[in-house]
Amino acid sequence: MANIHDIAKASGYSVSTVSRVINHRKYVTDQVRQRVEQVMRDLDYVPNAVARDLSTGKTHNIGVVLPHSQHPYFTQITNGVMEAAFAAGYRVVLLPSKYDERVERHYLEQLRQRAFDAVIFTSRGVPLSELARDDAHKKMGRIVCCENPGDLPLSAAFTERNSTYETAFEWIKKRGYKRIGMLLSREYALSATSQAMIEAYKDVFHELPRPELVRTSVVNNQDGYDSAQYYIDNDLQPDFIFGNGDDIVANARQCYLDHGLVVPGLMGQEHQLSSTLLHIPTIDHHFNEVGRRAFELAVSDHVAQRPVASTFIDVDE
Amino acid sequence: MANIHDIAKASGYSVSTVSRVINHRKYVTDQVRQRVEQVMRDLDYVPNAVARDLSTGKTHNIGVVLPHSQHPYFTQITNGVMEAAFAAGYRVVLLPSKYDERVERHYLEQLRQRAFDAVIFTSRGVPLSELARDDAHKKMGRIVCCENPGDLPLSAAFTERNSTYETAFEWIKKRGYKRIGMLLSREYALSATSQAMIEAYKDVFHELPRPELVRTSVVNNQDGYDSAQYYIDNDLQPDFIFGNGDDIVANARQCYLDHGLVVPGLMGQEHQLSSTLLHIPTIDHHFNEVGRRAFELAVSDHVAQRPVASTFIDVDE
DNA sequence: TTGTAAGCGTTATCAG
DNA sequence: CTGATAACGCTTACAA
Repeated sequence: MANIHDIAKASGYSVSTVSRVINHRKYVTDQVRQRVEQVMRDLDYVPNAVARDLSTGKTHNIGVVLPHSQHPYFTQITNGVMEAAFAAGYRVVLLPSKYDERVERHYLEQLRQRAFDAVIFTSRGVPLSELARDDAHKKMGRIVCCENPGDLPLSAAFTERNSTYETAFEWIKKRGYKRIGMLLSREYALSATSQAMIEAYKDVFHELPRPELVRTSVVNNQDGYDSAQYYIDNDLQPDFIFGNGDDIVANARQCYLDHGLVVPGLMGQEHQLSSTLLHIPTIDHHFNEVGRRAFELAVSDHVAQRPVASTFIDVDE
Repeated sequence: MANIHDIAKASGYSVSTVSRVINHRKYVTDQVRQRVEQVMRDLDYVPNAVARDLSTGKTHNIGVVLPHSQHPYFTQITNGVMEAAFAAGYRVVLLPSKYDERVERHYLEQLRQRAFDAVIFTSRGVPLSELARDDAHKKMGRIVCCENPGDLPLSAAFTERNSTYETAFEWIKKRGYKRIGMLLSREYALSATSQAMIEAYKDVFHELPRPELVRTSVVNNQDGYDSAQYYIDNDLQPDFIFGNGDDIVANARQCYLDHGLVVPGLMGQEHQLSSTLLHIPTIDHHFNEVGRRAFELAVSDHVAQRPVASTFIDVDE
């Protein structure tokens, strides 16, 4: 494979001139440019991307850490990042983590090695303080997380859920529901989302949700079905189910239908197709937008926070 | 940021020795290794990944070209590639294309520039012959496609659908269905999948499918619902619907239910949760496995084909 | 076991 | 407008 020196030699010009031609710089006569381009074509030359990256100190790669790849939360954020990255001439590198902290630290290490210009944590196992600390050192590229980092000096793009959750619970309360089943992804202690949901519940109902009606580790559609099965088997009879995804709620509903039971009131999240089809209210967290914002922060020089307001979507009466 | 020379200087050893320590090579005294590692820690040194890539001529990056990111076909293949890549110490770079041939060629160009070690086309707009030609040149990394390339010298991992489709249509025929609605992603001319479905239909029924019952451009759940709506609005009354995805078929079913009409026989694809819940037969194309195989080919020196048998999944009677 | 020096292929600085 | 030459940071023959 020909390199820039071969082109210089064959064209009779210097490597600097060839480099200028490659990068469409000014200060090259049209004559010279034509000639050099001709030689590049003749020798079937293409510049080496890695050498450029080394020389410029940029890779144009953005790593996206993904605990898993099924939940719409992750796919939507990833899509948002990808769209913004594509538009800006950057690439997205997938970094599966399964919440394994050693793997996450491995990616931080790769960031320090300049394998990427930045890393976006869609979620994480390592403490936020650790991410903030490493970023502060500035020996590595930028780190962006997708949750509210509070006072930590850490870039973040995330949905502002609290007020929307309150709106949602007001909606539920107004309609007289009392026994609210809640389907959560992760435990209260581990998840900012779960915390936000439960805090909003407390603010609206002035009490804690009934522990027996709160299901955690509800991640996929089957879990949604199983949650309903659990309510039925244990005769818990929630009169309303607020789930962490439209499809999950839809599958819970299916369970009631399969048993010939009356379906409780329902509310989903994510604004998937099923909420529209079933005419149930939902919450759109605009994760796509979160992804776009996360990318902007990833390529920005400043540490900043970008909250994205989520939207409560009522049913058409 | 310290580099390998700084470490050499500070430790009193040469860069080659430092390099040996970094790469855990033999032929370094434990004493020396200890000392060098101490200095690396002291100076907070990490080797530069890009410099290594340039020196070794490998990036450990595998590009995956994705026309779009919603359909389970693409997400499953991508997941398969990602799992295999992770296990082998490679990274997956997302390359969105929207079937735009200029964008696809841009990625081929980046491959030639050695931005990736290989590129996997989950689907493509450019002719296969073009991919085969470029790969043959060997001036670039490997190219892998995810469909049967026939006689072309091109690496490929793909599902062997034909015999499974025949099994599926035999199943349908045996149960006496006559008016078969088919939901396809892309037109016959453009899609190997659509062709395989229709060929299998011909082989089993000894006639072409009724054109008015064949719907194309059915990609998402809403399209599934709309297809049923189309059948209803035009009074076409298929007695069976064979769709290109379980969820899509489930949404078609929902349309019939919403209209209070009797639901035709149903068969899905992809083996998603909905087929299990609705007790309808489906086909598992094992796209995850296709992704894994595609990765293996991407890092292999040889051009090879890896067909993956798809599976017809009957309902539990 | 350790060191020297030549790559790897660009970009960037500074003269001319 | 063009050209030397020094980075960029590491790997790897080849010597010693």
